[in-house]
Amino acid sequence: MDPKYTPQDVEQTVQKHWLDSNSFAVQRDDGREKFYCLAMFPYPSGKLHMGHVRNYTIADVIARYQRMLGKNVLQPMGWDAFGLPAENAAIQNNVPPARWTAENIDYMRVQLQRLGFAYDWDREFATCNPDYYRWEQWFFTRMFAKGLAYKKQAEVNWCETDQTVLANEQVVDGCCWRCDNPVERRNIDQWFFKITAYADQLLNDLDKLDQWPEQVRTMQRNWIGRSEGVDLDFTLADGSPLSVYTTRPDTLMGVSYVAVAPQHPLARAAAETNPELAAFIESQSNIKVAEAEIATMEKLGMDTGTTAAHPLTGEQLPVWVANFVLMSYGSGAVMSVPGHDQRDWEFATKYQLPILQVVAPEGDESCDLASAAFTDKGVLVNSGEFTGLPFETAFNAIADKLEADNKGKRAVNFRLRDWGISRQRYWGAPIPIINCDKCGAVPVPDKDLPVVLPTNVEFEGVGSPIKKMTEFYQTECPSCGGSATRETDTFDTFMESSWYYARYASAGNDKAMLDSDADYWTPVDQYVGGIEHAILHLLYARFFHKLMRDEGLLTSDEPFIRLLTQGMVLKDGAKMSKSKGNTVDPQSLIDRYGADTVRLFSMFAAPPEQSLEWSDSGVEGANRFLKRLWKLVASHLEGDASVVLDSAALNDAQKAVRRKTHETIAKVGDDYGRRQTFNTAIAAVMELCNEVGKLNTGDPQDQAVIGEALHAVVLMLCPIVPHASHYLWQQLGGSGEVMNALWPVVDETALTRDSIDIVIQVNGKVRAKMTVAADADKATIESLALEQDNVQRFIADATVRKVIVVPGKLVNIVAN
RNA sequence: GCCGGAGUGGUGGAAUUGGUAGACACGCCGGAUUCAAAAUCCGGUUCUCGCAAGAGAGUGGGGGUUCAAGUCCCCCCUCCGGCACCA
Repeated sequence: MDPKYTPQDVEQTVQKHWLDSNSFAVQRDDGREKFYCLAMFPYPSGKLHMGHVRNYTIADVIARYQRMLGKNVLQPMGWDAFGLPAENAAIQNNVPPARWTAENIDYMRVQLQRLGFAYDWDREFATCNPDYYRWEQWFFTRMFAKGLAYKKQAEVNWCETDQTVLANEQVVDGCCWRCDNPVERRNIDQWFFKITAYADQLLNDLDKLDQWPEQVRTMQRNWIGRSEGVDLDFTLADGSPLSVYTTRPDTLMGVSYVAVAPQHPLARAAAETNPELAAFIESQSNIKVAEAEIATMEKLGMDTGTTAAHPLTGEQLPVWVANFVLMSYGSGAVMSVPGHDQRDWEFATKYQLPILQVVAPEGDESCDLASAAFTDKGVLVNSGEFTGLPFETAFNAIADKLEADNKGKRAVNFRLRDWGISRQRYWGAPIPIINCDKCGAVPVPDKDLPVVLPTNVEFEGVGSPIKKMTEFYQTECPSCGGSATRETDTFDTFMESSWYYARYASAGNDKAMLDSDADYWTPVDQYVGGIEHAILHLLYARFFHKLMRDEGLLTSDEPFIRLLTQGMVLKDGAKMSKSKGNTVDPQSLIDRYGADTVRLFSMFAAPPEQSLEWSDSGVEGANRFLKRLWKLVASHLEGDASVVLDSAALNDAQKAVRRKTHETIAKVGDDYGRRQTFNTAIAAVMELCNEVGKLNTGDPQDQAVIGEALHAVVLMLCPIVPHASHYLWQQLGGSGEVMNALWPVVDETALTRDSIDIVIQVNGKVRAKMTVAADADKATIESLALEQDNVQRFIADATVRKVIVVPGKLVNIVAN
């Protein structure tokens, strides 16, 4: 064997072999445990970046490891091909989005293959293909029939100059990114999925996801935001109710005003006779449609001049318009309790509205409403008949009273809003609806699906070209046959990514969205993707899975059993992204060092869930390790291959290496399988290699011990550096291909030790170390510890109060 | 602003259940090899004091619990992700 490591030759040969023999294509096999491993599919933006490399390497390591455990492993790959960047590229480079996308896919597919990922390429698809999105359109019409898809007005960012809707990303400092004119909010008709109908399930089923990171479950829980409170009505001058929702009915007697959103009907009505208020409301429309914008802007408000009667006291309270009240949450109106809500307190302080105390702290706690609101739960004061009640009792008493008076009722509320799936953009799947003046919104019949997105378009950049294409939108109503117009909005691209994992299992089926293979392969056993998808994508996919289940397409409740959220790849402290121009091109690294080095480095540099600050140094080190391993194997192969391991005849040094080998097998298996910390797995293999390299006792058994270790090393590294492992396995005379080999078995007898190193502390500080027999009892360890010279020095002038012995680890002597 | 994370040597990180802080690498320093360099190999490398043995300090900052805290609790700071039309 050539001791020189030449990755390009090795990798090319192995990759050709994998592609030619379709090595990773899999079929349903009821005789073996299945394992579905999936990494979030890429948006075909041009070329792979380091985030992709990291993401796909993590998944590939897991897939290959599971394969070594003997499972039937599916790992597919495809393209999340619709989206805004294709339109931007079309404007910039004057190339149609479809062509730009197809070319990117072709380039990136080659890059993925060059990284040696174990994909079943037979199942590949791109979501911009009508064969894919026709089923999404079909599914939408099913949801329409069930009333789970519906139309309502919703706000968008609108640029009057360009006459187009803008994505949040396209609004920079409140202005259009292209023409720099101020953006305004505008209400337009849009389609929604009723995700709120599944809010309870989406929340409760989080408890089943015990193999998801707790942080993701917490984020989803907070996003869904279930709260228990009361819907209650204030009464307007004309006797009509002004409805608000509160989670703190116990503070009801402390309400000093009511605040409504600028878009609230009451605000609009008041503005008709009040030009100043109209101007204020108008001024509040120049804020981008994003919660972060609304939450960080200066809190402003204006009195409408109208009043509303308190539901219990009848007191007339002023009604204000406040820009921080969200029309989309609750009823778009809130009761304000400045004494016990910090935001209300700030608003009241600013506009000199009364601040009343109705809750007092329990116990010794103090509160000063002159400096801040008191927001803890406590005992009611100044609350008439409710004074003296603690929170829980007060909540119920007031809720009961409101219900008895027909002024309100207990209600569960969710922060979660219905999912807006309309986009006023070109590069997406057309929404399969025909608008008829007589029949209203009529779904496109199954026989007319798919509604194909025209790809031969002139792309000017302002507005969607299909909105001007009469040949696209002029049609007949499927219901009455009259002339009608097609919906020209397209689906949110989250639609495609919400069910693709299931389609891989039934890829190529042109008769159905999913078939029984989808139920065989799903749920996905291991899902891997960026932490930035912790809420939206993962929540939508969970929702879609339940929709598909309820449509009878699948039987499981959740799409992803285990989730690994990889951290960002950062450079110069920022997420690597094209828009920031701080990307590192993995291709140059692959060309220089080979795919295995790039894979090894990206797994070694940081644990997968942590963000990884990119640095060019370190890649060299990964490459150096592979070179050393190459030499280690080559020099081993120069020795006598006929020596058979005789574990009973080993000297101490050989025993130590053999113990290390089996300890490492156990650790690396645990790191791959349970912990998913690939960096520590690699470090452990490196340690083993360092010890193997030093073993030289002159005894013939050295050769056998090293041989066993190197076999194990190659097997253990196979998931991470599959090309090098493939070659080294052949050289070592391993049977079959290493990718089909089974994970090495730990020899428990190799793990035994005669003696153990123990640390001795005095008052928690390490003062000595000693070696004791492995079977030494506590008393022996304690007395040996007390005899140590340096321990004596520290306890000579003191009294030993206590001795704590942690078997196998340490002794702590407490003395003073 | 709200929700969720992270912070450990010069750098990336390790310490898995509260039990030796700094594994494994990178970098740097010294040495071998070389005409020389690259590559490779050997040794050293948290900081301070010390020839050494050893001692003191030390995991963003401040407090606390414990025989023992990077790890648990409270407060604070900084950075990162998400906030519903970027994907």
